[in-house]
Amino acid sequence: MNNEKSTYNERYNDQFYDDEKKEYLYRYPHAAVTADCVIFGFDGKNLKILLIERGLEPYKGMWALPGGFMKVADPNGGSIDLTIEDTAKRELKEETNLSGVFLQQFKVFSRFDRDPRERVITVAFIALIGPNNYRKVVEETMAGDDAANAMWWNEEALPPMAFDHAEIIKEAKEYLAEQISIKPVAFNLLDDTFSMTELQNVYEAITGQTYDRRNFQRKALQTGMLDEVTSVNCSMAPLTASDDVKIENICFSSCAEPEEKSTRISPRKRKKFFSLHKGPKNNSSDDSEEGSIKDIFNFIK
Amino acid sequence: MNNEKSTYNERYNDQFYDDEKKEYLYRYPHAAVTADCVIFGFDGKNLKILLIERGLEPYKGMWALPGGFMKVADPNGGSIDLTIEDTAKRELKEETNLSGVFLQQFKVFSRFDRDPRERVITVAFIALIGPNNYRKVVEETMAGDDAANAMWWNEEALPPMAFDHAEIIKEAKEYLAEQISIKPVAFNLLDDTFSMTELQNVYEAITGQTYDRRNFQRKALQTGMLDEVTSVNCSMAPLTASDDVKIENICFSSCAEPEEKSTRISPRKRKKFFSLHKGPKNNSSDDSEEGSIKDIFNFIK
DNA sequence: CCAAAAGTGTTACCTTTACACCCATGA
DNA sequence: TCATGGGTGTAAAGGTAACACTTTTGG
Repeated sequence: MNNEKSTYNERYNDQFYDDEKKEYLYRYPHAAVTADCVIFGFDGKNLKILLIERGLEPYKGMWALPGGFMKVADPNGGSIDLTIEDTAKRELKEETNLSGVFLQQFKVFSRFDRDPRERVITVAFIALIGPNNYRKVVEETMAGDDAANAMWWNEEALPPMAFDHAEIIKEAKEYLAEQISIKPVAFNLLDDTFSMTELQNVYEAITGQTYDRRNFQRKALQTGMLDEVTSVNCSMAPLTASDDVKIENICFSSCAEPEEKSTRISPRKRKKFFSLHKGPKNNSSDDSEEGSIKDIFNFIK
Repeated sequence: MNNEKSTYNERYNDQFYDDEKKEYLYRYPHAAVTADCVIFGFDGKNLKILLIERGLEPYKGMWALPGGFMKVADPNGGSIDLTIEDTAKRELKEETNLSGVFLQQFKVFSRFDRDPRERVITVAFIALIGPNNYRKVVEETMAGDDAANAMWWNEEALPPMAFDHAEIIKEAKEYLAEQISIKPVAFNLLDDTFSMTELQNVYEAITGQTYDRRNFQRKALQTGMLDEVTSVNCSMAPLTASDDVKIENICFSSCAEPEEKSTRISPRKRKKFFSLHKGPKNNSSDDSEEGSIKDIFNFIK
């Protein structure tokens, strides 16, 4: 790394690495940067938030958001985070073993005294996880050695939180409620295939309102974003948190022709399932934020 | 400042100040943190963006967003930024001499190579400025010695930008368009008193749509957020960018009684002006983000 | 067999859209 | 006096909200 002091800007200085001391030197103080994730999980009925029990001071024993420091640079060739999104993805993966999850930054929290150690600013993210992955996380955290240092909490009854994490969660919920009313973000809290009731439960859990079942369904279908899916040989029970059955690949789905009335085939009426409509290959040179859905979805009022 | 190495967390270290070298030491590399402001101004007709011509490398001579480094800490007792919002406010004040302006962070830009000097992440803000303040800034930047290193640009025809600032502006416009459709943010681009046409111009400039004059007015009034204002002795011309007349305190306004038809008083019809309705003392223990308006305003579709 | 969930359609009301005429102002 | 901007109302079309009965499913 460059070791000669350039002065592009009076207020500004490159970083230097002191090989002897193994320390990084700056002429001006620098804040540490972290990413914290408010991970929302949906069990089919209720919204949950994943929290970590802190094993170290400060706030040892209290609960906190999954998060960690941005890997800024490393003269020794270690891996770095190319963006703060990388930091968030890494932390999410560490705690849930999931990738390809909807992840979105929503606000920077930067109060000077928010961390007692040094100046730390954090970029707060929301992550959204559907029922299948929700259950996977439950199983894995149960199985782990250091049992239950990660845990899903009911979003309405959280424990006392470390740092300013209670405030971050409050704003995350507000952000989610805002986004869900203008974008089709809700589908990230569902599996590929879902019932109308599940979709409605997501909306009701997040907005705190209740909707008429029939009006909700009509409006959801009007958006044209849903495909009906005919489930074969499947009596899938409504998902409950206590279900410890592994449900994998027991629902084989195929798109029904819009014109073809499913009543012709089925001897009895079945519970309907839906999937998100795949638009006409929307490869619009985006950064491909994996798993995210960005079309406009001005839903319900 | 504490000079003994505490190890709350294996991955983490306090900062140390080396008195001899006048440098700050960290065991892990730290990014610099900046705030950049996309300052939108409205001249009564069109949206403008305030840019700064860079006098220093890198990108010397190119145009950039007003912005600067967060003052993180100072063992010598210098002033610090308590939050990143403070940083943004300071930069805004430096460039416009304005305070009490609507200011809102909307995204962190953190690509590892976005600054050629060292790792810098920036918290991007939007700021919104009404016609009166817009003109004040025009006058002051004209008058300044280092003439025209700050300049309003038409938002549709910007010059080549330094760093990743073109991308930041693009996202700022998208954010503004989103916000204006769900919150009463538009009023921050107007003066205390404004005509319906001005309000409509703001919406049309930001959304890129056009609206029927009469339907727009009905919907704006339906929100109940507007008070009609009777302007006295005032033939205020529509504001144009070329106006170099100082318009200050020539419009004395008072709230009209909702029941009292203004036709009784006025001998001739006058152009109507409006102001934002003052709700019933909404002192809800907020941080009083000066000048911001946060009620819901689900406007126009 | 019963209770709870889910499938379906109609009507009254409200909102939105589209559109035309008149008056005021200033060139 | 002419062109432009701005004030105002109405009617048709479309969307929303409220509501009940039947079938299916699971215990």
